[in-house]
Amino acid sequence: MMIETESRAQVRTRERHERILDAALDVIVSRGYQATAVSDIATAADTSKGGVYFHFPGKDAIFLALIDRSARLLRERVIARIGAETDPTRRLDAALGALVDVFGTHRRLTRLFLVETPGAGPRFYTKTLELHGDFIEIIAAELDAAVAAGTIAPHDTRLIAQAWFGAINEVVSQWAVDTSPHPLGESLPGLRGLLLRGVGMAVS
Amino acid sequence: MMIETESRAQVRTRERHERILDAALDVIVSRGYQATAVSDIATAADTSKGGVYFHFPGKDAIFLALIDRSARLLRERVIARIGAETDPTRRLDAALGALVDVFGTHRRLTRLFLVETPGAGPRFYTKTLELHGDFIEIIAAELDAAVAAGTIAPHDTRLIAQAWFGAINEVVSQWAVDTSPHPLGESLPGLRGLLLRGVGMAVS
Amino acid sequence: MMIETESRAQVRTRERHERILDAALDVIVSRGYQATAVSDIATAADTSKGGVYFHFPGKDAIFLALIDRSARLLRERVIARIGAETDPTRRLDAALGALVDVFGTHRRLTRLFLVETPGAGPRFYTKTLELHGDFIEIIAAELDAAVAAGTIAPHDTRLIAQAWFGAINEVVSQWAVDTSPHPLGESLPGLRGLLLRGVGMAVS
Amino acid sequence: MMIETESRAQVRTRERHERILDAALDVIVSRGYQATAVSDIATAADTSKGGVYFHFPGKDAIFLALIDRSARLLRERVIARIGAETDPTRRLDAALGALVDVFGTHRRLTRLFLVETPGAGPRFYTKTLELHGDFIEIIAAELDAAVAAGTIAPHDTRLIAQAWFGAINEVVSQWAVDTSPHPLGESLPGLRGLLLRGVGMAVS
DNA sequence: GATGAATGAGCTTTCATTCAT
DNA sequence: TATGAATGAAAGCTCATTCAT
Repeated sequence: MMIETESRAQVRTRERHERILDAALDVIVSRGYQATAVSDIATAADTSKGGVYFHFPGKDAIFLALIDRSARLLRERVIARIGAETDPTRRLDAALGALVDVFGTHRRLTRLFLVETPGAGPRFYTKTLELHGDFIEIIAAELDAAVAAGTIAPHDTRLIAQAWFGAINEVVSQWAVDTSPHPLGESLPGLRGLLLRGVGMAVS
Repeated sequence: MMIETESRAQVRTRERHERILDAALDVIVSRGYQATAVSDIATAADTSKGGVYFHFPGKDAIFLALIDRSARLLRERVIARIGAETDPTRRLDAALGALVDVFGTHRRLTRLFLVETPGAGPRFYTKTLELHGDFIEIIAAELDAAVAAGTIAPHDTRLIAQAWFGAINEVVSQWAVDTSPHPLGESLPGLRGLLLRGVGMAVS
Repeated sequence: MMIETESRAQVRTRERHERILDAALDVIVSRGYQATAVSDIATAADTSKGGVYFHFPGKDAIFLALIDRSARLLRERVIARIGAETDPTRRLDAALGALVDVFGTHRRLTRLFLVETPGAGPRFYTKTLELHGDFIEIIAAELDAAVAAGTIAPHDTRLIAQAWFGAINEVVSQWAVDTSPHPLGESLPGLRGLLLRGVGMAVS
Repeated sequence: MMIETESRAQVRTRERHERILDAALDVIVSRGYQATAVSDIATAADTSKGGVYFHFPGKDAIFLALIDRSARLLRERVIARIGAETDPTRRLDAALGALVDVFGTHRRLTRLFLVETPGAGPRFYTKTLELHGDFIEIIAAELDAAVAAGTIAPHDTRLIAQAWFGAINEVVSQWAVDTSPHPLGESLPGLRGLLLRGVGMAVS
């Protein structure tokens, strides 16, 4: 039953790992991926270049690990929010609100994978597609459920989900990049009206 | 009456200028901005590094000139398409179709400024906002006209335009990045239904 | 008897030649030789790079012509001043005053060949020796005359002339480089006392 | 009691630092500052460009560190020689001899800062003034002491020191640049006579 | 495990020089 | 004669990565 224990050393290793990713998030979000040197990350993580390379095979790997960790966190938050509802209609609505909300409350993570990732170069195109794809899947699943429940008419739910995600993405990205922004929440009602009505749901 | 003439030399200079931008488009679209060296552009333009630097003050300037030229072209095409209609309702519909269509028929330009520009680094964030802003303005103007004509109910047209653009952007970008894509046109009806219904228009 | 006439074209050529040297003096004195580009000279001379290369075979040649012209001018001024005296003792004194005076009233030329020339690189070492040598010869000649006239005791006049020139050079150079300098003339009495007494002359 | 120890690594770092400066001295003295590339220094130091840049922030910094080190060494030697005497008159005489001697026995260092530094460009003018100023101060201090002791009459000692330094500088520089020179020591008696007599001291 | 010195390929940019017009 | 577009050889500098300690 010692399954979940970790040795002292393992704990330290994992902590170092996390500390490096935290540092990488900081500097990459403020400078951009290309402009960030590995030594910047090392300094910010209070370690050395060699230390970074002990934990990660290279700069790309740090970035990939970082966006995976970030995407996972965002995804979990969104899924948790949706899971609180059971009725398909409300779940669909909740999904929309959850996305806007979660992105809005995690500005740096949002910027990381809505802005930095696509811009980090063609090497990461596939990753970008995957990341977006995950969220699109979440939306599509709710749309499918709503269709199955008869709440909305049949659609090409994959395409609709893509469009939803894109609409949210643009609004959120501009907000994330903008320097003097109003709260993102203000945009939710307008978006909600557009996207729900767009699939034929009545909007209160 | 010699107003519009150019000397032989001026013509050659302008041609070289264009040739460099054409070459830059080629290599930047296929490799990404950061991974593109000035010498790559020079080689592709069949000139030398020094030649490139004679025409442009630096790498950034090439990129900016390139995205300006590309954005202008796309914008003109879209505006021309919309201008063919006079009825506000049809213009709004036309705008949507025009965007999808123009982006779909200029894949490289689309990729350049929907994918490369945001990813070229924080230095270009402002430019990205501007570029997107231009197209959002176009959409917003048509939405405003439709509201004024009573075709659709009043909305926060700036936000709606942003969302429209984002929806189109995502669908188009995935298509632009995807390696084995179906024609983009197939996505239009679905998008059209979503976005027009979203603002309260009946969709045939 | 048409020996001294010049065709219109020759006049223009010579004027252009001079104009380029004037421009070169301007920019080299303010930026330094290495930091001066040929195109800087061309611009300052209100011509083109090709124009400059028509008149001079290369950048080095411009610099050499410039320091030759400058040195000649300074030398002529000094010689003229000395020539006004006939008594060997007064000539020696006049030489000293002339050097300080001429350098002091031609600050840019002075800087050019007391500061820029030695620093323009080993390529110009020989030239520097020559330039200094010319002035040292002038001094040595007057010293020799004074020795011959019995005004001063025999010395290694070449060495003394070198030292005189060096003393003047240092004082003048510091003055030429210094940003907020007193008039150079203030230094003359002190220098005069040192150098004349140094060769055994009584100083009033 | 471990105050003065250095770790093995620190020693190695300092040695590398010195090795780079040694190499820089070699190549700069033979080629001139501008004509020396960082990679030349790297090669001469048996390391790589990156290695050089690890120890110094840039080319200018190498040069500045080098002339500082060189000037310090020359200064120390001169001060040591003067310090061996106590009588003001003999100290003044010793200062003169020390300068000629030290410069004469460190030809490369002498060339570095009497010839290369002024010529390295306007960026280094201030440094040149400083370097010369240090030696001028040393001379001026001895002159002041001699004045205070009544050995010589009052003078503008700063100016006299400048002139002394200039005289020595010129003689030494010509010797340093000249390709087939006689020993510098031969020039000392002549200089000594000129400069000491110049301030009113009897010369044996 | 961690450090940081070292490597070296590669980048952007500059500029003396040439030459077709 | 004059122009300025073009060339191409450097140059200074950066940085991902390696590795002896």
